[in-house]
Amino acid sequence: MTVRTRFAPSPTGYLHLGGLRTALYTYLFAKKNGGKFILRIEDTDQEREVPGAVELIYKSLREAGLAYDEGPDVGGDYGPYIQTQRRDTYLPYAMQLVESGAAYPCFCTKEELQARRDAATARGEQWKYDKHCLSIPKDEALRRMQSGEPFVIRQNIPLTGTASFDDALYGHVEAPCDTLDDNVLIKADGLPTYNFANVIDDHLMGITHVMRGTEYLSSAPKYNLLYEAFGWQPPVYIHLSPVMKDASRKLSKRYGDPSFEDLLAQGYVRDAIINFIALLGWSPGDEREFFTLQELVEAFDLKGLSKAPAIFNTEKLVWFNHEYITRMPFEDYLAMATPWFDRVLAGKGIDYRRLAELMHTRTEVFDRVPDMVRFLAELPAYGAELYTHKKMKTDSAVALRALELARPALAALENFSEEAVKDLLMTLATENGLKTGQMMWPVRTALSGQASTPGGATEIAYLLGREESLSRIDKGIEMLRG
RNA sequence: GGCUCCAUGGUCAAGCGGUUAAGACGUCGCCCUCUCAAGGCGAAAUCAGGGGUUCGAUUCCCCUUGGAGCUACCA
Repeated sequence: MTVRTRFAPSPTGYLHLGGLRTALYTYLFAKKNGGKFILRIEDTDQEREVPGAVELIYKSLREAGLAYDEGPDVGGDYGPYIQTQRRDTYLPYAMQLVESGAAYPCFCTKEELQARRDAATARGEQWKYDKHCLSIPKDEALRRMQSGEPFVIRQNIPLTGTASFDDALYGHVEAPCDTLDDNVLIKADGLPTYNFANVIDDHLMGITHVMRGTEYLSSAPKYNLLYEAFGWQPPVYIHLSPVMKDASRKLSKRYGDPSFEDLLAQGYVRDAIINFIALLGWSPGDEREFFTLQELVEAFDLKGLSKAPAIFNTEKLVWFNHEYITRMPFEDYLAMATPWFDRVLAGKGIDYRRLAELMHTRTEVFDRVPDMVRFLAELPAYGAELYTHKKMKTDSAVALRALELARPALAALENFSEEAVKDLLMTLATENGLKTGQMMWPVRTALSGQASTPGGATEIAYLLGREESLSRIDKGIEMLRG
């Protein structure tokens, strides 16, 4: 039996990180087992559908590198892969259940139900559909359906006994039937609910393993009742614990939590996100932590899945991102960093190649780059206290002396190269009884106006060029004299 | 409220009856150093609580507590 898995998102917005992780695990499991990974769009709730969301899902999956073997935009033998395009396939199956008694038509309106529900909660009682329409004789019900009266079809859950299913991760899960409601299978608009569509489509599409969030864990026993009523073999279920923002909140856009697209836009690299997400709720069992997608495919094993929710920790993502950036070839880094340099340095004539060399190991997330290099475009306002640094053994007096020595020497320097500047400053320091830091700290401070910079005095002097460097040193001397 | 599920440091986690309870991020020291990074070395920090079972529980069972999910003509 070839393994077939599916990722089945609803087109209600961007692909959030929990969804991305589900897609990733689903993909990994299929590929690990030489199977097929399928994309199915679950758009049966027309009201919640967000325009463009389907395209966004395609885009995100493509960017994540999770290529699906079958899906709406790639085709396949089990299509269509969008549920609204399959709308006619569901009712006959539902009628089959009505015939066997596992389901029944219901003519109660939403308003009536809401009123009864409200009344029940007002009395402090539990509301559950009372099988009111189950008592309607079948021929009468059929007549009313054919006459055009609005109806839904409900699952007829037994009043006694238990319903259960087996999960590859959570084991045997069972629930008392009397706590289960007669869910709607087919809505008044003719479309199926998730409760029905997932069963029909998973079966029709030959899905062998269903991986999805734990929000379906407690309703899975009901789905199994459906499989039994049809006489179908249920798939292997693997429910996945959620990705959390903190101990009690799920990751969600509503609270400003980033989507996959957001992270990419912020300057996180794709492979770092995937690597990090993979390890959020899954462990390879050994101490490896760097994985390419292909390595994940090889290492993936259901045994490593965690049953407890995992908190999305940005610190670690940042670390992964920094590692991936540091390890990427320099030319790739330069290409990726250039647009970020441009945001603040465009037209300034800065040597991007040299700047990129300095920034390569210092870049954690690309969106932090502009702030790190902005001082090259314009000298920030700073105070004289910056010249005092205990460890460097400098204070205003030492700094002034260092700058006054450096200024004419730099002005007279023949070739204003980084190496030449360095040699000059070093010898200038020793000749005048200054420690290296006592020369370098003041110069770097004057050039940058910052306590820390990517690169030291000599690198910055080179990037700035002679004219700008001298001008900034003059400002420093002026400040220290004043 | 009912039902279902979960529980090892701040975070991700290994462990699957006997261990000095791995490792990583983060944090804090020290080294290196023209700042900051990077790099090297080191440190602190975890089995939610209570009962069992057992010669022996982080590990198995029960309860409590805490958290999550479901309880829609949403998925």
